[in-house]
Amino acid sequence: MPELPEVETVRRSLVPRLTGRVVIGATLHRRDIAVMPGDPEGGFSRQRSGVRTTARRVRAPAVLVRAHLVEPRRHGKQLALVAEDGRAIVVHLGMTGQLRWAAKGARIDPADHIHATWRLDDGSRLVFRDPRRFGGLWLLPEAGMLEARWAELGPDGLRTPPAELAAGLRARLLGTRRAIKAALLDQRVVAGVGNIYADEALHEAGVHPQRLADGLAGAEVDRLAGAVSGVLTRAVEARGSTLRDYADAEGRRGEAQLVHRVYGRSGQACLACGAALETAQVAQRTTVWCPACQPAG
DNA sequence: ACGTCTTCCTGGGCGC
DNA sequence: TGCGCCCAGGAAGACG
Repeated sequence: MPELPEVETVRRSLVPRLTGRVVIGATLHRRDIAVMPGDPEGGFSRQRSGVRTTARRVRAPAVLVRAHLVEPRRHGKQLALVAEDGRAIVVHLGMTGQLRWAAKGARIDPADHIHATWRLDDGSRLVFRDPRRFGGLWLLPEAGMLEARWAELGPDGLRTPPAELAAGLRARLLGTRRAIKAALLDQRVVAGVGNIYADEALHEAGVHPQRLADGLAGAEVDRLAGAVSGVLTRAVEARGSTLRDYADAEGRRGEAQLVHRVYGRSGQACLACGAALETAQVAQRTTVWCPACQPAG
């Protein structure tokens, strides 16, 4: 379940493999995994179109073909393969998406949920694999489109200094009566937080997940911003959380799951106070918290 | 306009 | 052991 730390770890593992390379070809094995601006059949619109495209091989739009790649970029959970002229492909990993790098001559089985393949000038390949297909590719054929897309997201949870993150949170939580956890999961509020790190940050900040967002005191928002920042930073240092599938572009697993304090620990003792952790659905997500450290209301 | 719910998808785990 | 059910969750769009 790639959230910001997992996506950042993938990005870092791609830097030495992609930077300075030239894309010499690309194949979309599934048409419906990619979307271009103004394309009514692609991307998530497939969910409503009722159209079932089978796994026929279709030439990808030549968005990055012949492009010279610069360092891949990231905002929140979105990763971008970027050309030096500003064209880009945004990769969203969804739940089970992976970007994997394959050395020259390495075997790739397209039947193994491989939806896109890029061939590079050194003979290596980059593949997008996603069994559950919650992820997708956004093809951005003009410079500036990436920045426009990312302008719709909130501040990046890792890069933004905690004080600035706190200021942004205060502004974006004001006047919204959603549960604070629902707000944290909203990528327009802060980009990069998903279900795991939302629970971890709320626990670290001592804030109950069902508190109303606009009911938090200023000091609580400050603690929350610091907790988001700290939780994400430490998870990146541990190379992300591997619960089942997640791996970086080289196939390496992460170790942040070893330091989760609440996620996946329902009924177990709080590591801070020993109380039994509680669980409920909040914002349609399984949520775990400590009733003593995170008092309601 | 805002908040909540449904929907998309597959594979692993569990109970009977 | 085998089958069927349930669950994991990011985010768009429908719904109230």
